[in-house]
Amino acid sequence: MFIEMDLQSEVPLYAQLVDQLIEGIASGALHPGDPLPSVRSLAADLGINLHTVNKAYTLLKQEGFLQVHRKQGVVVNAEGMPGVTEAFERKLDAQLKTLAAEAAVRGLSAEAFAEKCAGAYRSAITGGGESL
Amino acid sequence: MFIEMDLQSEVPLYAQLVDQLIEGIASGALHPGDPLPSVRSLAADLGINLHTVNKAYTLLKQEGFLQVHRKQGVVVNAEGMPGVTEAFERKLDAQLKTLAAEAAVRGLSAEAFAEKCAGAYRSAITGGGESL
Amino acid sequence: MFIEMDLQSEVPLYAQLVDQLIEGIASGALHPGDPLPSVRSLAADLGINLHTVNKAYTLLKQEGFLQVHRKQGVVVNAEGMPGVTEAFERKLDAQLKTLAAEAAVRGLSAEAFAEKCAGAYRSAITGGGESL
Amino acid sequence: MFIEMDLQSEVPLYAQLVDQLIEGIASGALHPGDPLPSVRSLAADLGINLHTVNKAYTLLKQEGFLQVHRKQGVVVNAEGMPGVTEAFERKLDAQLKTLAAEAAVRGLSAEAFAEKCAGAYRSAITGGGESL
DNA sequence: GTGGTCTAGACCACG
DNA sequence: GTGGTCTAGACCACT
Repeated sequence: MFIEMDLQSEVPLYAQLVDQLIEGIASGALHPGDPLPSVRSLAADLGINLHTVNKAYTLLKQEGFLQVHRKQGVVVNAEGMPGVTEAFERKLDAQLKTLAAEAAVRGLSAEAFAEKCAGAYRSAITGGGESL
Repeated sequence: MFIEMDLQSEVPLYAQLVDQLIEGIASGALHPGDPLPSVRSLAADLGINLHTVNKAYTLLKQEGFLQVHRKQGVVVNAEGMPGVTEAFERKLDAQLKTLAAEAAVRGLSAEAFAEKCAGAYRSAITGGGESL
Repeated sequence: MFIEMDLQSEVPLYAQLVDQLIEGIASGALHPGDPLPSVRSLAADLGINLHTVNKAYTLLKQEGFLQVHRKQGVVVNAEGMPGVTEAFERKLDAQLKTLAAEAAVRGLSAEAFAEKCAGAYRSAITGGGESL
Repeated sequence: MFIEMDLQSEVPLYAQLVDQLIEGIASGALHPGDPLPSVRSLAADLGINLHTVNKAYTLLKQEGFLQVHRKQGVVVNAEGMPGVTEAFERKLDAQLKTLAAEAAVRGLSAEAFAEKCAGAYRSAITGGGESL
């Protein structure tokens, strides 16, 4: 399994799991229709509580990334991913602005910042950690 | 003052304050050496608790954005801003990767994402909300 | 057969089956005395478990919508449908109130809600999906 | 408090709470901006676990009915209620169709059904139990 | 004291 | 065995 939890991180475990599952879909490691591990087995694998996994799955279901299939359990939404919602756009803009401001203050040029962003996108869709 | 608190946001008040002060520096609204309002007066202006303002100032001092001046109180660090630290780079990479992954999954192209990023940087250094 | 199961729905399969059989009777696709497929064949047709079909049939028999005929197996109750029981009235009132409250809060007018309801009734007795 | 839990009901406790809070808003017992009891106190009042209350609040926050205000705790969304979303329309249509079909089969006329619906709406916006 | 998070253990409906 | 629900008790960040 390509998922790793950082117990020291200030990011909640369920949020880490949400992020990594989305990265898994972005990188092509998970395709629409693919089944995910059951909450119990994934919790056991990761060494965390099943409710924590459940919370991550529930959030992703509500956002439309996952579905509960009555026979196959939890699967990646087979009808495709949710589009760019207004809420996501707001979140993206707000976080990018905050990051960009700190980057600018610290002396990172517009070009360097743009390259960081491009690298992050490339890294996300290839699943690699390189070019970061 | 150009600072506004969003009491409904999920971002803690002290973090909002930190972000907005950094954005103020990035946009040129605040220059190195500029004095900041006292903890008391800013807290009163924003209608928030003393402790909250204090926590934001303390964090910014630790990071090197602010310093304590004998007579002027808290000022923007006159000796310049901290550079790109390893910790900042890690934070930037991690957050960008997470954002890029969700953007990609939602169907935002690499070009559209890059344009968002460039717009955020532009917006940060001009202080405008435009082109976001 | 006009029945379709939605494996992604949050409604249990047996409940979906119950609902669709009642809708079949309402629309006139099934008449009193009409034979239903055997548990085995229907389960095979729908690709679901025997137990699931059995549970739906059992519930409908208990409510009086179906009966067991010596030679034809399970048939739509030839002696007519059950009337408006107290239990049904309670269920109807409770669910309508909940739906109406959310509709009202979301800004749906009394007239628009009434039209929705009338459309649903029309749709139910004609078997169409129109005007919904 | 006007909220009552039915421990015998097949409807989950958190869902009962969600429904009753929406009914409270519909009836005018709760206005936009009004503060709600803390999860702890409401749980104590209702004799249920605070996580159950928390789940209801969280759902209502995600739907846009409630907000977390950093000073006042949980409040009814002061910027107004969410509108008629596609998801709500689907839910409404599906549930109304199922109810209408059973009502029709049981011999309830279109007029009687319409009157039930109108009564439910009236009851929801007045907060009364009458005319149901 | 507030909401948010995590863990733990249990029961149930479903298939 | 699956997800869903409920309870219980604990810690933490925030204000």
